[in-house]
Amino acid sequence: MDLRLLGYFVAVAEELHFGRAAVRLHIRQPPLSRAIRKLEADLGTTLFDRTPAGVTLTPAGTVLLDEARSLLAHAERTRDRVAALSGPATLTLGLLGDGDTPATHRVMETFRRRHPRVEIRIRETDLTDPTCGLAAGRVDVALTRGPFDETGLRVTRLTTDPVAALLRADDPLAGHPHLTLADLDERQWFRFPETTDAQWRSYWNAGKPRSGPLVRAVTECRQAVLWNGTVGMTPMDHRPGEGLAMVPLRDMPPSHRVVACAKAETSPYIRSFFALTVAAFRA
Amino acid sequence: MDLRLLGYFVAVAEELHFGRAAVRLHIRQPPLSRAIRKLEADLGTTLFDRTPAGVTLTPAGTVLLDEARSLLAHAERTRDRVAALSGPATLTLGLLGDGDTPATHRVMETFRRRHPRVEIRIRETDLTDPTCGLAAGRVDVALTRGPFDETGLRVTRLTTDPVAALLRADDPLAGHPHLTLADLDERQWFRFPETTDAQWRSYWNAGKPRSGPLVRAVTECRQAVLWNGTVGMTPMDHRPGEGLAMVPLRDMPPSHRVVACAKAETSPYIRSFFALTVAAFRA
DNA sequence: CCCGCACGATACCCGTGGGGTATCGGCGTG
DNA sequence: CACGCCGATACCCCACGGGTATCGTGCGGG
Repeated sequence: MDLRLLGYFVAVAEELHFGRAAVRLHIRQPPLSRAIRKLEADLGTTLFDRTPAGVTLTPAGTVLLDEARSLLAHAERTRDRVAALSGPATLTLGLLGDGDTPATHRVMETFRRRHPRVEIRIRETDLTDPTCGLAAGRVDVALTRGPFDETGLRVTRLTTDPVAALLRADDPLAGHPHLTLADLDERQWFRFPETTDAQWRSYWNAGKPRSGPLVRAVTECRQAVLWNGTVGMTPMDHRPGEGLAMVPLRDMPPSHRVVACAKAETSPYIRSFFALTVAAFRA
Repeated sequence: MDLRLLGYFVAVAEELHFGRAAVRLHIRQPPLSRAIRKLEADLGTTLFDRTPAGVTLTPAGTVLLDEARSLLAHAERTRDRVAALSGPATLTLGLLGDGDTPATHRVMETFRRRHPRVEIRIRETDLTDPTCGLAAGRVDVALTRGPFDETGLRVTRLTTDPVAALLRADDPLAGHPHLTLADLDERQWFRFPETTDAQWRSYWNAGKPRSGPLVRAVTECRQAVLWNGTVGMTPMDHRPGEGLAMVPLRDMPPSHRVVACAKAETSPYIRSFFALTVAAFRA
């Protein structure tokens, strides 16, 4: 017997309407119908009478509703009791500054609900360390962007974003459907801070060192373009700000948002966070 | 939280050895390791200390062992209570006489364990009705063989068996790797009973009516060949008996063992039996 | 002392199942 | 009688659970 199916059953039993129950469960009606039928086959009893007038509980269904509620509560208690044992803990999360996306919020929300006793400490980093302190052991898990040296790390790609040139909206090149690096060769580029990671440096400098103004955070890019008249690269995972334009760069390989932790990581919290993050970005 | 994982956990906790627990659970060790790790991530706690000396429970694991046992028992009680409500029931199963295979036994064994309160009535039929009384509504579900008229029925193929000529072992044709219907044209064929189903009749008579001795059951085929010197067709899903030989017929399309029930069937028992059968034959 | 062995972890592959979208069917209603 | 509501069905696709092969490590024996 599957607790998930029991949860579905309770929803339908309370709504007495497959469509509404499906909405409550954030799934569609057909899978819900199948799930209930599967539960019925598993138990060997019909749980609902589907009359045209509406859905009603059979006697067996009425009994199961009670039992299911108590069983689900029992499971919840079990989870809480075991989780309580592990005592308070903290998880230090490294963000690359632009990690403040809706998906990131969803992950942290889900994680807090799953592990309420774990305190999440967030450490936002400037652009000098693509691993956000993970390589140095200063954070447990990092939500960041590639590419960087992955030796000793467990890294999973979350998204694949094309890379665009960041221009003023009134730039003559802003109207083009796409550009190449050569198109921007004469421009002054804003410059990312020095880093020890060769892959990162080479990728984001597009192969050659730049000499423009230094940007230490993602927001500074915007200022550099708007006020200093420079250009630069940015992953296309957000809207350009007011007065700015993003034009895809044909000859840049796409950039990946990734989640990373130490390869030898054993803490279940951190593994859990890792898994939840991967799941959240898939949905 | 997944009850399946809890069951795995209890097994490991009792054996304190992943390999042995895996044997007990009829799965292999690697999936079990992963399952436990997943449970640990889900709960946010390590449940076992894996020291080289052996596996021991952590404090959290000790608590969970208690809780898990009680939760699993609770689930079992729930299943029983709901199943008890539906009262005694019978499921009438039609068999085509040769339905007595190991796979058939497995299905009925699993079904009995799943639904102990359901009495299975078996109705073996002679060869006059390929649906074993299903079309006539005299059985709930049939384990039989195609082809037959499927209108109004839900039919699922279980196996695909080549069809062979059934000969005496000392027949001159018995040594051939395969035969055609034409090779047997001069022989006297044993004859199946008359049936109303045109598809069935045409298939098993290989297109033309026969005039040999009548066989009403599968076992009679053996006698007809051994003692009457006739030949006939049989699906290659069993060993030929002592003194007999089976030679594949090149120009007969294969025969399918199938499970069937009424298309409009609503009884969860019967749906469950149907599903279990399909699953059992896949494994 | 180092090789072999025991045992849990990891890597990788494949099939099933659970989720999705599109559509049906059957019954009430205007 | 046409339409609409609602659960069921058909079909697709990817994630996950389970499989085999292999690794890494710590311990014991020759």
